[in-house]
Amino acid sequence: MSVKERRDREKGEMKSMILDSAHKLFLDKGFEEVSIRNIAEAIEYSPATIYLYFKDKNEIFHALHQEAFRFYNQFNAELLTIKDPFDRLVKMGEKYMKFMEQHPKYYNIMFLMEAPMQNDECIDEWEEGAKAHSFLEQTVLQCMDAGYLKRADHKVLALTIWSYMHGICSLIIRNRMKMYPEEARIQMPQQSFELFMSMIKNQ
Amino acid sequence: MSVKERRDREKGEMKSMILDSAHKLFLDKGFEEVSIRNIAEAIEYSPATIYLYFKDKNEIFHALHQEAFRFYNQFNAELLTIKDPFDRLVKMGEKYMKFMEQHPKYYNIMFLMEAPMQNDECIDEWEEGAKAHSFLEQTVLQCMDAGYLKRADHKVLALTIWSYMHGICSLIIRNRMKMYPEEARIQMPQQSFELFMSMIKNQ
DNA sequence: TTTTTTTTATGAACACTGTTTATTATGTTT
DNA sequence: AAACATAATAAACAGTGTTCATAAAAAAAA
Repeated sequence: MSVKERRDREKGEMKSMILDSAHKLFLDKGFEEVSIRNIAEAIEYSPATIYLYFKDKNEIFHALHQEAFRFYNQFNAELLTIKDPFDRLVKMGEKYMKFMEQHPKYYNIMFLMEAPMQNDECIDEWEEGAKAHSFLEQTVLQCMDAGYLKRADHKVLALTIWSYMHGICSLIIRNRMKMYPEEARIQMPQQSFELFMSMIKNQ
Repeated sequence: MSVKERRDREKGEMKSMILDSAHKLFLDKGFEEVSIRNIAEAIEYSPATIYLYFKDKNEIFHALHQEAFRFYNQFNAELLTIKDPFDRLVKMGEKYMKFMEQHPKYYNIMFLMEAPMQNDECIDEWEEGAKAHSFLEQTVLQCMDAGYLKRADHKVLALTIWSYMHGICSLIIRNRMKMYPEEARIQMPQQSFELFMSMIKNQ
């Protein structure tokens, strides 16, 4: 049985070798700009070999999608230390925007690209994403309990907050703020964020 | 001078012939799936000819982007007849979501695709988009004046509302609601919309 | 009207893309 | 050592956006 075990291990090593290369290339070229041939060249294998480990390019996208969420949760680790739920909620929003600004390629694959989410099977592999989301839901619930937020379905409010954050971030990342003068494109989202936070707050 | 005039007219006709074909193909295949060769075939010209009328594929994207905004403004024409500004605002949000549901390919090119917004020159050609946006801003201002909304910078609030609407729409269109069970993916956004509207409302 | 010039159209090529398949090389088991 | 199983690849398929030298058509000049 040890042969099969080694085989499996080697298979796994090869998979993560491909993924590592894909990941590196992806981060400085953007995903659509990385080709199977690029990845193959980087690991010094033929393009066809990649198809022995991944069904197609989307399966690689999908693996990187999961990795991006792991990275995101790591990026947000410090939030866990914030005791006050409303402080945490505000900081969460700020970090969400910072993440988008500092890691636009991750943001892109996580929320904007259509490729990695075409498959139907990927519900079960959504784990890390679900973790991040339920952390938001829990924080919202705690904010309600502490009287910071108006009473409402906490899951619905969490979705509302996420929607808002994602909306402003993707308008920025996708250059859809051209109706504002140059300077305003940075100021307006900040003012908007403050307004939004004040609106959801109790009183 | 009449020769040059005809020439210009013919050039314009050719351009809109290309655009019409591109548009038709685009609506039933999605943009990235339409190739220059497809368009060329449809108008019975060679692919190279297209490059005599458009610099590259992105310039075609950009023209269609403008067309999509014209269509959007037309789609929303009935809003102009709504006297009460808050009724209008609510209806505006509802129509925004309906537009996304009924015309996802338009929505995609208007707000989600990165291609048509890469150029820097396209600020001046943003016209139709700016029209739609200032209509929102005006409606928000009128809502404030009528006491429906809390006092705030109306432009900032308009951006906030748009961000929220765009956020929820693009989460739906990009299949990023997989953490919710199937049924909830339709209900939740609706509840969220109602919650959002109640939150921005005065009292 | 014929020649020259300008404009318009295209075939063919370039350098890519994702993916499949028949073939070869390697490793394992009998 | 022979038989089998697995892994890797070269080559091909069918496409992509884009460029460019060449050919056809139209307009201007002779």
